[in-house]
Amino acid sequence: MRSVVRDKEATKAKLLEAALDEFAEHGIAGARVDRIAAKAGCNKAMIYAYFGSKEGLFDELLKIQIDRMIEAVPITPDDLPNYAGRLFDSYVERPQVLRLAAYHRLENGFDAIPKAEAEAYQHKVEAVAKAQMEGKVSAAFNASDLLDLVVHTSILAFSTPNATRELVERAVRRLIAE
Amino acid sequence: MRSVVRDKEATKAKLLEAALDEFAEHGIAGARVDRIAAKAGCNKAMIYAYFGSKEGLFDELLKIQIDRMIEAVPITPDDLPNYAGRLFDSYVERPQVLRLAAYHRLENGFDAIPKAEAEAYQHKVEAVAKAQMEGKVSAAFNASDLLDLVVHTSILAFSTPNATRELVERAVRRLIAE
DNA sequence: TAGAAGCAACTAACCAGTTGGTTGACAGGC
DNA sequence: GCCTGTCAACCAACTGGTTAGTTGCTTCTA
Repeated sequence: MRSVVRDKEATKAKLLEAALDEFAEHGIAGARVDRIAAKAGCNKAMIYAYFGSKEGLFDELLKIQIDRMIEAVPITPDDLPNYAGRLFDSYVERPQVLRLAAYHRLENGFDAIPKAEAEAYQHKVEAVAKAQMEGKVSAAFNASDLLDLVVHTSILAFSTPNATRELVERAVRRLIAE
Repeated sequence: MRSVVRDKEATKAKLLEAALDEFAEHGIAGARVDRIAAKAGCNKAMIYAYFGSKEGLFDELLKIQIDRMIEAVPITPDDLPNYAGRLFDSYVERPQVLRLAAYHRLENGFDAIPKAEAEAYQHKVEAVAKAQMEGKVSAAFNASDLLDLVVHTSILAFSTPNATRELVERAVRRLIAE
């Protein structure tokens, strides 16, 4: 039988949910473990029991969120404008993930990219390269450059409050025009 | 007149230089006023005498850096690929400015954009619109959308370590292709 | 010599991380 | 059904180091 009051997995989930809001709003350095514990409705010591440290909590949180996004927004190499559009929508729907990743990038650089993300990236480059060889997508850029440009375009909302999905899709359509 | 040791402006300049490195590396929340003072070779109290607070120091620093960049990289509405390329180079040459702006955006959102930046943006939109009316640049996007896309493309190095000036210029060329 | 520039030392608050102990769930003996 | 030993889950209170910001005094220069 499953306990209701004392449930390790439920407590971890509550901490991760609270941490998502806190880290997305204040960054890693600006986040406060006391606020995370209070929002999760449990004691600060639980963070150290389950995640080791503030950084440990952030790392596990980022990994989970990135895995979720990779799964939720699969690449469609023969329809890159749509892929960029779906990425854009997912950032609008869950702005915390983009902010989490941005803070992580700023504070850790490109060297600390999570393994799952690097693997997914490699897989996507190969998918784009395959589509290019099959003539399904422009070969004006090599596969990794093209993927970088498409993904970068999808985070247009990071640069301007006037970004829309439509604008992102039109931009990508021009990138891959023959 | 020829004061060397006790020079208010020189002390402010040293503090601003030290603050640039510190804020760019650690962000606003992660920056430490003690480190800034130590690096500037003066006492922490000087920060409060000349800038009021840690945030006051950051705000003045950001304003100066943005003004400098606006002046150093003027827009050329009839050669947007080159404009994006020069922006890209300036970010590579002085990576701190981009990091400063990124941290500021993450922590303050779009509402806290410095006045000088907003004015320069408006001026650039008008310059692009004029070039479009004169037929010197594609009217496929409206002026502000186009400017947003060009500027966003120029910060490609924020998304990928593989960004080059050449790639940025080629991408912008495609955005404005007829 | 007045006033501006500069600083060592201080303060009060803050914050990540720890500790020592409590509570609740449950297995198994009776 | 009830007692009880065990252990995982949990937390209030604490610790020690850190941090932004202040003050009162000294030093330099016009």
